[in-house]
Amino acid sequence: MDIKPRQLEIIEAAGQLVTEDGFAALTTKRLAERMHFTEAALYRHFNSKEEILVTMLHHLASNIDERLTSVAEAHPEPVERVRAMFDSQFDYFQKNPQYLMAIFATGVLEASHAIDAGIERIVVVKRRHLLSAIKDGQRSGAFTSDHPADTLAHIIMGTFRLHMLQWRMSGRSFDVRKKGKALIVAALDLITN
Amino acid sequence: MDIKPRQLEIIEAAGQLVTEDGFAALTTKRLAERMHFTEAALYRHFNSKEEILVTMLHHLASNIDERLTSVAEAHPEPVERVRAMFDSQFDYFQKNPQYLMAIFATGVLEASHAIDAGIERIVVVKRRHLLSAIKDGQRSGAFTSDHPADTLAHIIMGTFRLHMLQWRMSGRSFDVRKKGKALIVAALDLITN
DNA sequence: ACAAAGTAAGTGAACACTAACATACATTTT
DNA sequence: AAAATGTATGTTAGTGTTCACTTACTTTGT
Repeated sequence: MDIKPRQLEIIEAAGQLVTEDGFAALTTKRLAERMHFTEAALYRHFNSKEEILVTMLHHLASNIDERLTSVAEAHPEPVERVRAMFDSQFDYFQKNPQYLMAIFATGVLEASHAIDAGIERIVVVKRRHLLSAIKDGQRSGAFTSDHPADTLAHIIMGTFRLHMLQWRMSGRSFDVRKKGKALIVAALDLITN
Repeated sequence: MDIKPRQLEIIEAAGQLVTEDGFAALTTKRLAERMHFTEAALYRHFNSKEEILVTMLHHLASNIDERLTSVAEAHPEPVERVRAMFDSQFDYFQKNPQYLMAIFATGVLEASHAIDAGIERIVVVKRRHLLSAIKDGQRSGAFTSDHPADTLAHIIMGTFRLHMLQWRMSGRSFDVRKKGKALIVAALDLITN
């Protein structure tokens, strides 16, 4: 599934609308306005509104997977790897805040099964990378083995997600990277031997 | 702001619809159907759809505040108090899953300022109780003082929220209380001296 | 008799989406 | 070199459906 340049522009505009004003703000009318063309032109690039969202989520999942894979390769040491993974995430969302919606869309939306599946896929990708790093860290003795890797991963992910939520709710008014790094360092400190 | 019995029935039905099928499923038509009366009858009890949601959030915030206050009074010891607070939360949402929406609504909705404010109020109430318990625990030496109370509260809240999200996404297919207790115990263990 | 709580039948606005047609530009045919 | 054709990408002007909400009237219980 390759995404054409014009499609990417539309996807980014759609993400902007959702991130700025909520999901209800993503209408074909407003999306067309933001693209400076008519509603009908949208349908030259996508078959439906749903397809726009599904394509966005697919694009985002692939992007995150690639990025986390390359970060993992660059940082063999588990504690440092987790730190670098989240740093990469903060950096990405700072530069592409329009994709923040994908983090929070879960749980309330249920607009369609395809959209739910797209959101789920992003969660799964992230958990896979994090869990792998934590298991490595437990084997090497860097992380505590007092609790299952699942549990540690859950605590770290929960910390990350709440941080992103607070950033979004504050109108992205603080330095997500700086504050996020501090939080992840604190959480890592708690689970480090 | 007192809520009449019939209003409470409507609020609960509205919460059910959102929790079952997402926010888009909350329409006046479907809500009236669930109440076994017509759309017009809704407007005998509320002035608008927004008012239904705002009243629900207000009700929920008051409820949570009362409950956490009484739990806090019953458990003077900080570690045990935090444990009991979350146990009370798990119990409540197990019995009233229709209010799960209020946990996840944040961040994507932005349907109106009044609704956002209602959601924010719930978050604030919870944080106030948790932060107070953690500060007590730091003073008594039960919790680590290696990190600020804010940070510890953030990690616990994030863990809780992600747990509730997973419960909801799984279709509430596991015992939220049992698994939740285990998670909170693990998180508390990490921040305990 | 009166107020509370219901109904039937609608309102205009907003929604996602479509049909028919226009333009720009690259490629192919003559 | 000029004309014809094809394809991508737009426009205008709609479609039917669903939305939250309203008006006028009716029933029910005290």
